[in-house]
Amino acid sequence: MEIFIFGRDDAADEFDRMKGPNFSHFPVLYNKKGNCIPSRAKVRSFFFIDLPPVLPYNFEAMKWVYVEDIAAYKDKDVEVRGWVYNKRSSGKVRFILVRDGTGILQTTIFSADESHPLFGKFDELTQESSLVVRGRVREDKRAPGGFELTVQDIDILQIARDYPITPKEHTTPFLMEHRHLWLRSRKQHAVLQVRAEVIKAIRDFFDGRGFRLMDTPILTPSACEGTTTLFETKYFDQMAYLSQSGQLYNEATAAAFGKVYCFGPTFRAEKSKTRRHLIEFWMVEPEVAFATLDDAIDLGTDLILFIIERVLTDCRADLEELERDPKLLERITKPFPRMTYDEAVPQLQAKGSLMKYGDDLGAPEETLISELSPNPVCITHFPAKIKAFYMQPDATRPDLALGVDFMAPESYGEIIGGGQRIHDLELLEQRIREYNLPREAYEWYLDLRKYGSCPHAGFGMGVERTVSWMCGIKHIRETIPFPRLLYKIYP
RNA sequence: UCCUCGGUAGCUCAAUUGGCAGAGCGGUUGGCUGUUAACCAAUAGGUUGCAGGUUCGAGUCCUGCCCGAGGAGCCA
Repeated sequence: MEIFIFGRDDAADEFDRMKGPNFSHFPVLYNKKGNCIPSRAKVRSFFFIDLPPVLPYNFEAMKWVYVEDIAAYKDKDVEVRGWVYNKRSSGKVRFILVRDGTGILQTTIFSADESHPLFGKFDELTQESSLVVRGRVREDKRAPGGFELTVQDIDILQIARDYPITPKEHTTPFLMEHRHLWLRSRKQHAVLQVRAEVIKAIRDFFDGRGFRLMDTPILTPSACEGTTTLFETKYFDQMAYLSQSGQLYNEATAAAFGKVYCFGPTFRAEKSKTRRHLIEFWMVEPEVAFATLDDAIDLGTDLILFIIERVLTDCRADLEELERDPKLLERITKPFPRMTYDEAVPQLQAKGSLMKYGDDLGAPEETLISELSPNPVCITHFPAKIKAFYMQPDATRPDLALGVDFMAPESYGEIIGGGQRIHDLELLEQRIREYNLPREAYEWYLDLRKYGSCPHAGFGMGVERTVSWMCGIKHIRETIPFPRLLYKIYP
């Protein structure tokens, strides 16, 4: 071991002048305790040692920064904590791509000395090993993202063995079996970043308009709408069902707070197996007292535009990662085209649909509708028979319900469904009889029509379908961290 | 639940008319002074989803089952 003592601050420059077969181009310096110190830090004296001791992990050594903030630390010495995304080598240069959850940073180790201790660490590292890297942030056009880190020191926290997801191709079933690890990959990361932003936008939209968040129960004593199949569970000595909608409870909270929304998971035990369905999905449901169908359509329109604007401004990099053309979202403007069911059916039949009047719109119809406009299309005034029992009938055509479905562009299907609710007590009682629903379970719901009943409206928006549309993702299962699919509940 | 397609190395896929089980990636070893899913060379790696049948011989043909994918119905 040789000891060099310098009385100046520019010790690293001195090292550069001493370049030779036994020295690295970027000197790695250690203090007397064996801790790494920045090569251009102000030092009064230091050791140079050929093989460094195993370094204690020292969180105080340098400033811990996240990759997304790296540009602010140009020419500074920093610490990055993360995982090995990939590594490459070419002769005397080694590259480690370090992923820290906020981004991926290229780090470089450069030395003429093959026995350089950092090369040994490099060789040891495997994909997804956890590590702490310290070094100097440099601007370099060759680096992805424009910045890279010249490594001065590496602490390996754990070597990952046989990480199943390689940088090459995999099939979706395989990746879904490894969903807990798949989340680390770039595309999945981008989709879930958009999801988080969509959820934030939804909450900001409603909170900013004076809506109150009202959490509705997940365990419910009976079906909300009585249409779809519910998950059953035991509730002590009686049966309970997982919520398929918070809407009925929302009508109660709307009468207490005026404007409300609930936002939570919903559960459908339908044996649906399509790219648009999840068994467990998240839905936001606003409800407004004294509002009509038109008010609900206006609210849904503004909500969609708010989400799009937020995604376009805050998720640019994610859309780019997903190769999503932002123009398809930028061109969305209000008002959205509106069409009644009566108007839609002949048009759809003319375009080749086999549906009959009175049928609900199926997947082929949703695609045909989405071809009508670059905007979402609002279909209203459905036959009451194919809609939920609480739908308010049209004043002049009682066989039609004042409901609305928002059909997203690009065949993303129905992202919003809602409308005006029945506020007349007698009519609601009649509907409950017609739909063979147990009246005793709905006594509280009928109370809302006894004590200060008023017209009111609302809708439900599916978060995952909205995220699919924003991202241009084909299958809804990638828009939630851990999708629950038909018969599949792992991981 | 129904219709269609599929299951071969850790992963992605080949395998002619039924005739020796193959490649790329990943792993390992070596090489390369700026790589962008780096590249080059070498090397290890197999109960062909399971059970049965036909045949001299089955990844390949037949029967049953299991698992997966896409679509339909239902919905957000």
